[in-house]
Amino acid sequence: MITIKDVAKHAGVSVSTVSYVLSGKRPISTATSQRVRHSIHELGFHPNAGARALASSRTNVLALVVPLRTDLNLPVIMEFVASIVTAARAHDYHVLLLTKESEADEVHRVTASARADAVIVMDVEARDPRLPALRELDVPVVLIGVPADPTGLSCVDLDFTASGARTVEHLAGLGHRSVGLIGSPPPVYERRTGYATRFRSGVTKSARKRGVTVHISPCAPTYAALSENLDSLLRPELGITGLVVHNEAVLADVVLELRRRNKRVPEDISVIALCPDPVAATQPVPLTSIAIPADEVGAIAVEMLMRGLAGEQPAEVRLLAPALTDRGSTVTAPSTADR
Amino acid sequence: MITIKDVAKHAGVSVSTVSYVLSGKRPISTATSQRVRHSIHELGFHPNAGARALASSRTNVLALVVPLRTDLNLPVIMEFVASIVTAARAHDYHVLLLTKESEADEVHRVTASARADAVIVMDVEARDPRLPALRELDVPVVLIGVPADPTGLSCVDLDFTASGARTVEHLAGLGHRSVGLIGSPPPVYERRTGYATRFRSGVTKSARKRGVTVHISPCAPTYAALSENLDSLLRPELGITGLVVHNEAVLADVVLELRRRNKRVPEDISVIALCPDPVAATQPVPLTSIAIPADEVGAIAVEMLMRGLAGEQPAEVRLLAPALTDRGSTVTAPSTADR
DNA sequence: TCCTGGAGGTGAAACGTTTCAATTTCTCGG
DNA sequence: CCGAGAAATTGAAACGTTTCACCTCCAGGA
Repeated sequence: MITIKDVAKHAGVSVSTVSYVLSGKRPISTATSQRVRHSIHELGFHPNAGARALASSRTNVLALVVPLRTDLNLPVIMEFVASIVTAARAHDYHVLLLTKESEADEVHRVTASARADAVIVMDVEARDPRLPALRELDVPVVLIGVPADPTGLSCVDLDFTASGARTVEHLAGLGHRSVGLIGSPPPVYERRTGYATRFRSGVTKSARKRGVTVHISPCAPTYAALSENLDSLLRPELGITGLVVHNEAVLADVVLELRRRNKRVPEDISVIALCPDPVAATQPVPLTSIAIPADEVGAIAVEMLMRGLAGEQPAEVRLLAPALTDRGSTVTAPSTADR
Repeated sequence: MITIKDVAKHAGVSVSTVSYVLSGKRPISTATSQRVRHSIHELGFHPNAGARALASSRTNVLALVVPLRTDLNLPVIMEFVASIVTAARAHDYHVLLLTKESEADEVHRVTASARADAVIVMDVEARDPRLPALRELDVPVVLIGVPADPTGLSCVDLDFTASGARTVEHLAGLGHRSVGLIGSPPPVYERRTGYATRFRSGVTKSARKRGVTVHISPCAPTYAALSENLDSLLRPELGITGLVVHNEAVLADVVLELRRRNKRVPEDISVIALCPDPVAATQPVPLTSIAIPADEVGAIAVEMLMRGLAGEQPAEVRLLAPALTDRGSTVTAPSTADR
């Protein structure tokens, strides 16, 4: 194995000089610097991560707690993970994968043994039992999602309340007076995973303000459940002309089922979804949607951690403003006469 | 921070004794051992991972290369990842997440800098460009999936050839004489990702042997593509009475579409799938299927690595025999008269 | 009785970096 | 041409483990 000593010898400088060339923490003359870099390259030197961690008490690793329950919204999770890994790499950080299922103190062990410098936790619930333990950690922590009481913790997420409001405003602006919300599965509301509830409250609040009637219908992630939901939402007496879908698992089926029932999108019914852009764009009918900006969230989470590691970043809750993309699945509401 | 020295002092023994208690590499009297353990617990000692790695040249970390392309079969990937993390934890190993997208030499950097002791690579293609680099690594490597030329590399995967054959034999055994295969998306065959091709060849070979006609129809992961596929497969002149589905993205839609076309499963047409058990079981009609045994594959992969790290495990290709679960979606073929 | 060998324990030398403090080498104003 | 300070470089002390080599006991075979 080839060490920093070998490099120093090869370049005719001291070990510390090589170290400073690598870290840039001290000015080094360009001549020396080039000679050293050349030697590094020539010898194929890779600094030993363990030794580095020991000497500098920095591992350049961040721990990522991922919910690996398969029932969950995989594509979104994957996007988050991908964006986090990418953002981390951009800061020369690696990602250690922890699963939510491992015992609660796994995160503690990982930081206590100096395996990671910081922690990102995905899929936090409103009153997540891990919260107290996370507050105890002496490393920076960023949550993706916002718990009921975020004091002392940094969080980043889409602003679901604003997103809910935005969907209704969009439809109201097009003249829709009665809309349906196909929501997350009931257990998600019960777990009070925060985001589902917040989205819903954004929807209802905005509906009240705009004088729109809204029919809320949580929906299990199965074809049968969806079918029932639509049965009930499409009863003519409700006069629903617009549909808000916050349930990725059944999103594809919604479009299929509407078609099956001879409801054309958007001529007969407008549909707007909350989901990642790629998903909205690849539906049989491209859907107007509010994006779940996984990339941005991941990048921001990493950014916050880096600031936390550097100077002192006070705990902060960052809510991202919703961005609506019109893909033509929402149009002016059919006039009452048409119905 | 609390170190092994503190523990030693607290327990009234030497540092090396504490280390031996922890590692069990030397006999220690139960009295001493208990005293030390007690001190460890009392002080909340967690050995510093970096120092450990440096002294022992073991990181207790394995690198996992995951394809994070969202187009891919997410649930399966997630299951693999979950099972690998679990298996790794059982061996006191942690998992460092690398994405396939990062440059090819990322794996090399990670091992060269002693960040990981071993590597698992998921989603290897038949002639994967990373293969030569992987062979060069001086750490144990296990591939999930089997490339065209696996010499020098350990691999583990479901036996797709046998699986393909098994589906046909199952249907043939029930009297079906003409079956359709809804295959992976065309690009998957073109990339020659191995498994798709092997499954198909298992199907055709077995079909020939059993005198069954098989109509192969690769299918893009969209509703439209599936619809066309079924249009063509269900032409009455083909007389297809059984369907093999090796395409998870459209699996749900297959069942829906058959229903829409008034083909009952299994009365009018038998359906058998290749997919993870949970997926097969949660379809509108539970499907007879051959499982993709993610758990087992993950556990075996980790097992192989551990043996590689310990003594010398020669490179080995492990193909798992297919397990078929009958969930009632396949029945005796309707007699010719019925059609 | 002596010797052998294993069990139980210890001190100190690695392991490969970073970084502090000290030293040498420059640059430039007076 | 000197001296002061800045710039560049260096030596050596950490960092917290593991593990080798050594030491002391004590049991039991000859």
